Amino acid sequence: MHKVVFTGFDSAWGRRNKGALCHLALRRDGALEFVAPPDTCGWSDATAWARTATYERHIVAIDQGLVVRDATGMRPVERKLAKALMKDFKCGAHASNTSNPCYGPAAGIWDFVEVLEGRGYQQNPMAIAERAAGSFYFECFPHPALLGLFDLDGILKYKVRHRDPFSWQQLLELLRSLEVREPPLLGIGCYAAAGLPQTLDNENKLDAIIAAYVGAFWWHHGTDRSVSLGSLSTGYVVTPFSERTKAALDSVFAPAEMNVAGRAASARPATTSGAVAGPSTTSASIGRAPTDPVGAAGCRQGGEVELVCTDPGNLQGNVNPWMTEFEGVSLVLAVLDAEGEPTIRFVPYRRFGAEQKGMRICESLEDRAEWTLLTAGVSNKAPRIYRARFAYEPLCPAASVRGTSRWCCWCGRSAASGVRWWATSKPSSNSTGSASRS
DNA sequence: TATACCGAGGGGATCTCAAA
DNA sequence: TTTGAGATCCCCTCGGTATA
Repeated sequence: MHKVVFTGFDSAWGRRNKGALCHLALRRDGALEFVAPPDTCGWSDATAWARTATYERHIVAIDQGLVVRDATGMRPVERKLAKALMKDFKCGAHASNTSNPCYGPAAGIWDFVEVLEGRGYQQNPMAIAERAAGSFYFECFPHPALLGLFDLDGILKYKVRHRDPFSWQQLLELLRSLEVREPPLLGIGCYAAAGLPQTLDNENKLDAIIAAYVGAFWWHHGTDRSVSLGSLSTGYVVTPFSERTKAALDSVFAPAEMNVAGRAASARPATTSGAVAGPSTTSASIGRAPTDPVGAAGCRQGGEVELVCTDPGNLQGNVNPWMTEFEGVSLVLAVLDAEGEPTIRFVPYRRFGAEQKGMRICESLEDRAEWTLLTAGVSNKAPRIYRARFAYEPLCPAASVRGTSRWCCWCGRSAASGVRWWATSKPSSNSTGSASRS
């Protein structure tokens, strides 16, 4: 068991993108070592990890705002950080507000924070600087951290989207220099090797390493080399500083806005749709209509909706906001204003269905033929709109046993589940058969 | 004073390509 | 042939700064 473990989490903010986790352990000789290679992860992976982490003393540094209260605009700490560092260092901060889905009621960050809180982790940045006993988490930003750690003249444009290979190599070189800094980070040469490809995946992993090191740096040097800026009630950021960045920060932040002791309280914003906020709130449950019935056999019927078709192979939630579930169920549509009122089944993507908010047409030849007919010539720029009714059904057990979302048949659950409104347009002899639609 | 550009980050559309 | 992951491009928000 390691004495202290520092975890960096580059959350990638949204539900769609993947982030990365990195764990560094403090050795008896004061050096840091990697517990495991930095790893790509989504929100569900990160939250699952948070549920099972078993370190005696644990510091989690998160590259995302954790205290976000306002519906619009920047938080005070972001505005002041940009004011202090933009002019000389070209370093700004992304506006965090609850209008952004990254901080909305269904945002993954709240699930993650609620799991940490539930396991006794405290959001108390100064307790880390004072090396208090217990486990803690806090918010950090990589760009101001790099300015402070390496006394840079300006931010490094190492992000993949900048396509700046020079800055990327510069970052790798700086990170490798951590091997001889205080505290030394052993083994960094393996994960920041010269020539490491500049990809989004590697970028996330490096951000996670930076966040983990910021946590270790905060714990090791305390307020001598890092500072907690802002307010525990409106938002704060912990960042290492150089002499130059400290002078710039001092010119904007009042002494009362630095190193404020106490616990910050993250709060999931209330949803307007009546969903209950809390640890069990998931992306699938958010936005479900209050009157949406759930059948005794697991089938859930929806009402009449506008069906927007943009793709001959898939159905997209971004243009069909009534779609709320993308995993673990199939979606059955009855197209009311198409000839013969055809019914069509959609099944989840094998991966990333929730992130992409989409489902694909099932493998039944009949469903494919009907969907192809309905969507002939459509595209995102030329969508076609129908009236339809929908229902969610549990996936066929045979399909789930195989661990895929491959829809194999009408398995009989349909008739038992009470979804009968399409029965007239499907041959009844096939509706309970197992192979006739495969 | 108005405009353009900077930084942070996001998402959607489109394309390519490997795998099934 | 189809699927879906990944890359790329473009445009979005928001506040600060430089320049015309």
